[in-house]
Amino acid sequence: MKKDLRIIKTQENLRRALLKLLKEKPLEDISITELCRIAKINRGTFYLHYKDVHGVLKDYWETIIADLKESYEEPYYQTNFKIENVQADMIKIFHHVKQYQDFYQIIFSEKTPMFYYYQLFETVHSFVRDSFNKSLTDDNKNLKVEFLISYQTNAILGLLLEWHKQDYETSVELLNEQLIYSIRLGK
Amino acid sequence: MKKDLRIIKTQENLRRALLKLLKEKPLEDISITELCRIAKINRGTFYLHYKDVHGVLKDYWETIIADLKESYEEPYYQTNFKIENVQADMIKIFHHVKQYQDFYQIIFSEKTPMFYYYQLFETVHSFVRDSFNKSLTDDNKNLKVEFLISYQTNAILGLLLEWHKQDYETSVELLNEQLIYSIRLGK
DNA sequence: AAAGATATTGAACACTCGTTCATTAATTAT
DNA sequence: ATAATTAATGAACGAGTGTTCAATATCTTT
Repeated sequence: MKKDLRIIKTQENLRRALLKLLKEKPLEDISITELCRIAKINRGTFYLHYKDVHGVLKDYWETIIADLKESYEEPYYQTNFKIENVQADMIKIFHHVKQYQDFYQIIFSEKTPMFYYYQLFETVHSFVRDSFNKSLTDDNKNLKVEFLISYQTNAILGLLLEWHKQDYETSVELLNEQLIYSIRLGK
Repeated sequence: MKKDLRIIKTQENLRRALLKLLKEKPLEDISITELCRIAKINRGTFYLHYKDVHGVLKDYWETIIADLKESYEEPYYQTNFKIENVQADMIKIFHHVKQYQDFYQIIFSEKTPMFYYYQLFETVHSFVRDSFNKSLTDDNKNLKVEFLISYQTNAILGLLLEWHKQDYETSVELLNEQLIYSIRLGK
């Protein structure tokens, strides 16, 4: 029981149209009517799938988050130093954001709802937790670990927002250095 | 040269109407037309002052931020321990958010634009910087201080978002304890 | 290949939006 | 108090919104 081809076609057309329009104008200026005109679908059909223009973006967002989770699973260079171990995986996040920079420029802009921030937070949070579980010995763990995890997640998200403000000029490597410095503080 | 009374009256009516409507329904469901009907002002007049419903909220937001800055200026209990010194002022933030809980519930909700978060960040950031300047001796300062300040700001904002998610159930005191614990990490 | 299921279409509806403009009303300055 | 200034009003506009419904087109199942 797979999805109806017509649905897939409609959604693909809408996503394509949105990405095309986003190169011309900000999200707020894109009307449903215009989006449907470009996508060559009826406006009524739009409402069968989405509530508003953001709905189409959220769909795309899900694939991006899925891609982030996937790239986290992949192996990456690991040093022997404990602190770096905990944090080595996090550079993947920076590479991911850099890769989808055009998208994150929208996600982090002032007019965009907090929704995306929260979802990214949850994702990064699960990464940090995972890293902790990998590198902590049992006697190393304590009740405050949960708290540390959140703390570090906030540090990462904060770095990303700062990066956004600087228009993604800092290199991924420097960003990662800053993060490692943060983590050393929170050792 | 003060502001025309009619302008003040119009803006007050709009703010009052918005606060009234916000008790009934979420911000997204409030149309300009309805807001004007409640405020008993012409819809055309609305556009002389604001661009959208969020504009009215932003106006109110400015007074709230001003109030936060004011309460930061007021004296507060100071301990003799350095770490607590740096952080003692920050409990004011928690009290402030608790005081305007109804408002922050909106500010931090998924559908609200990042705008408010960024402004709050800047404000808290200036507080943290100020605290550092107060409590750090000159030889204590180094190039990484700026970085520490941002780091701690992120910790505070992260705590606030966490607080929001838990519907502001945690007490201000416990929240402050958690913050002090964070800061001790980042000593 | 035909039948059944379901997605898309187009048209229509009342409504909101953002803007304009001449008219009226309220406020400020003289 | 009067004149000058400026804000608010009401009406109208073209466009977008969100929804409905019967008719049509497309896909899936047998």
